Formats: sequence, C-alpha cells, structure tokens
Amino acid sequence: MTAAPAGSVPENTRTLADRVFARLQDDIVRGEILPGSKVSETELASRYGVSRGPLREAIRRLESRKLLERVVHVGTRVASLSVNDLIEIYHVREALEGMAARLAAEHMTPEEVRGLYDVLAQHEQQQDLREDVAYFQREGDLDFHYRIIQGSHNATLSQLLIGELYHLVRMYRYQFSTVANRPQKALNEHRRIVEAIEARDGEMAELLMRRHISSARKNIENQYQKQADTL
Amino acid sequence: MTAAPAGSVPENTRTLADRVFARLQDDIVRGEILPGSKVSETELASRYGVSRGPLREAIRRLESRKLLERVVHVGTRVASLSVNDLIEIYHVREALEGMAARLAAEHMTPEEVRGLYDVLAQHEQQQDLREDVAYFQREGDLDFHYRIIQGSHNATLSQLLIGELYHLVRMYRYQFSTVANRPQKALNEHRRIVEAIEARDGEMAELLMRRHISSARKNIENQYQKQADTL
DNA sequence: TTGAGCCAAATTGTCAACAATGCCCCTTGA
DNA sequence: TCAAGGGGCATTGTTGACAATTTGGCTCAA
Repeated sequence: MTAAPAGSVPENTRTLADRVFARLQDDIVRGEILPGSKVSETELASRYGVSRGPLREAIRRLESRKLLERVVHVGTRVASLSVNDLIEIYHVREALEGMAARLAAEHMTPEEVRGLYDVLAQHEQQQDLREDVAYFQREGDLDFHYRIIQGSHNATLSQLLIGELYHLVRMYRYQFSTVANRPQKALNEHRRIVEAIEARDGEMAELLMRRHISSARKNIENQYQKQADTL
Repeated sequence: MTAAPAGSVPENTRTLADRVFARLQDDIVRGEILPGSKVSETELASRYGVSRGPLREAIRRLESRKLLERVVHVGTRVASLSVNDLIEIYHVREALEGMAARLAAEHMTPEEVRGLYDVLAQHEQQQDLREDVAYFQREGDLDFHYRIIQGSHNATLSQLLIGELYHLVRMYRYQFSTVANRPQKALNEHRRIVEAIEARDGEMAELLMRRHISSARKNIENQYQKQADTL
C-alpha cells in the first residue's frame, strides 16, 4: 500500500559498491552524517567494512546526485542545503510535478487512480488520530507525490524527480525537522488534484499541482523571511 | 560569444578519472562508440591509457547520466535511445525549459538579454549563408537554449538540463543525424521568446517556450509515425 | 538430434600497496 | 610580532594482482 522510499535499493543488491551506495545515501539523507561535515575515505571504508575501491565508486554516484561535494586532492564533504537551494528545487518541482500531474491525468490506469483515493483516505484518518503525525505527514505527503509521478508513465521524469531531486528534499526535511504546517490545506489541495486526474483534465491537474507546490515554496520563503527578521 | 558545449570539462582537469569521464562522454555522445554496443573495461582502460580504477569511477558517473547501462557481473553497454525515450525527454524539456524561460524573464540581466539578441542575429545570418547549416543549426539552437537556461539563475535547473538531459539530446541528434526541419519557424519562435523575456513577461515567455518545445516534440512524433508507416 | 549439465575462459568485482598532492605547522629572518 | 618558506604528515589518486561470477561451448546420454 505504501510506496517504496525514494530510490531505495534492496540491501542485498549484488555488489558491495551498490550496497555501500545505498547505505551511505541513507545515512546522509537521514542526517546520520552531519551536513557539511568532511568524510574521509578510509574512515567510511572501515565504517562499512569495505575497501576504498567500491567506496569511491559509491562516492562518485552520490556526487552526481548532489549529496556529496568533492574537491580534488582535498576531500569529500556532505552537501549542506541552504534555503536558497531548497527554493531552487521547489521551482524545479513545480515544473516537473506539474507536468507529471498532466501526464498522470492522461495515462493513469483506473487502478492507479483508485490507489490515489486510498492514500487520501489514509491521510484523512491519520489527521484524525494525530498520532506520529510528523512522521506520517512527511512520508505520507511524499507517498502521494510519488504515486502521481509514477502515474505519468514517463520513466525519464520519474527518474529525475524520485532518483535525483527527492533525496535532497528528504535530506532537508530531516535537517530542519520540517513538518508541513498547513496539513488541512494541503490535504484539500491533494483532493482537488486527484479529482482533476480522475476527470482526465490534464490542464487542470497541472495547474493545481503547480499551485500546490508553489504554495509550499512561498511558505518556505515566508518562514525564512521570519527567521531572518528575528536575527 | 558561443556558449560552451554541454557539460564540457577542460581536458587538463586534475584527475585521470575526470579526464576519462570527459573523453568517454564525448565519444559516446558523438557516436564514436556505437549506441547499444558493449564496452569492456579492460579495452576502454587501454584505449584511454588508464588502469581500471579511474575508468570504473568514470563509468559510474556516466551511468548516473543514463549514457551507460550496466548489468552486474555481465558488463556495460552504451545507451541506445529509442524514439519513445526522446519523446519522454521532450516532455521534461517542455516543463523545465518553460520554467527556465519564466525565471529568465524575471532574472536575466540586460547584458544577458543583449546576448540573446546577438545569438538571434547570428542565426539569421547563417540562415542566409546556408553554409554548414546542419552543424550551426544544431549547435546554434542549443546555444540559444543554453543561454535562457543559464539566464534563469537557478543552478539546480541548469544542472538538470545541461548536466543531465542535453547529453542525451545531443547523442540522439548525432545518432540520427537529425537536423531541425523547420528552421525559419523555429527562428521566429525564438524571436518571440526573447521579446517576452525582454518585456519581463515571465508568463508569456514560459508559454511560448513550452509551445516551441512542444512543436518540436510533435514534429518528432510525426516523423516517427511516417517512418513506422513505411515499414 | 536435442537437451541437460558441467567445465573453462573471459570479464567484472574487490583489495591492498604505492605514488602524488595538499595542508598544517614549525622554523627563520626581518 | 609577523610573514614567508620548507618539511613532515595525512589524505586522496592510481595501479596491478587476486577473487568471484557469468557465459558459452562441450560432452554425454536419452
């Protein structure tokens, strides 16, 4: 019922390099390794019980995903997202997920649409229960978005969003323990998006999704503004 | 005056792995190594005069960029773009470059706008000369798009488009020796986009850019349809 | 003739040692 | 006291050898 976590790779993936890649990515996204901190190859290698060869391959891949930053002959450090980075990402999300919603309206199967309604119902329930709200809101929100992205049936689009961008969003949420602070409003927006998709109104679905993400972005911008004011 | 080729890295970049990465990427994009062909690590290593260590790091990075496909313990092969892949990419381009045009209208400096007009003038001249039209149309068209993307002043957006997607577009163009077959129309569309940017009309710039790329996509779809019919 | 199973060769995955580079700190001179 | 230069040390970059896995063909039996 629940979509798989972003870009998760089974722990028993074939090669060591792949497993290290998955574990290291997870440790970074969850903030296990602090953002901005320098990571030593030998230290990581012993931490994961691997030699430096596979580790370096994993590092290169995480570098491509913008989770690590490397300076030649100096070292690698964990990416540290600024608020500005996050705002950039939300502009990209607005464009891509808007398109995803449009394509989802055109291509989603009836079963997939039903799945979307299931997610909506689940979220409403959780809102009533108010239990572990933080966690479920976080992952639940992503669940909703994942399903629409994959409903686009556009592998390139899904890869870019889920494979490249969402790690950064999740990392940021862990980094700042961010929780959506407009859950009821977001839920209503979700519902309207699903209705547009069910009606096969791609234009409307795109418009609503773009507004939804744009609102989230403005929310971040405002909060940042408030923070900056109190300094 | 001319924007740098997509994702090009100076040949004297520090590490071997970086240089191999750049050269291998270029060889793949230019079709030097045939799409779909299997590449052996030892063969590539000797070809570039490097040991397998740096080569494997380069391979991992090109894998992230979807230029190589790897199967564990079996081998790596050069990606082979299908028409369907290209259509997927154009949907993504429509979304991202639409957003880029909107942001460019908001954030481009007057100098950058002037640069856009220079590119337009250059293209018109070339159209008159009709000399090496194929090459200049290809790279010239990309030059125009590069400038708008970078005019968005959104590093994440630029990275995704120029760093991840455009290699695939260029590879496809080499693969099929594709040349824009509606140069005059495209040029007019370019001009209107620039005018919207200069007028700081982000909404219009986005709309026009989306139409522009959408037209190109439909063009591809039609050509593919024609090809399929004659089979 | 055909299919199953096994063996060998080639290729990829992994490792540990060696080389090269950058950084930090200490010395030295003004 | 401070700035410049040099040397040692830690870290990254590179290499070649060793281990593990797949593939394709070969044998043998039905």
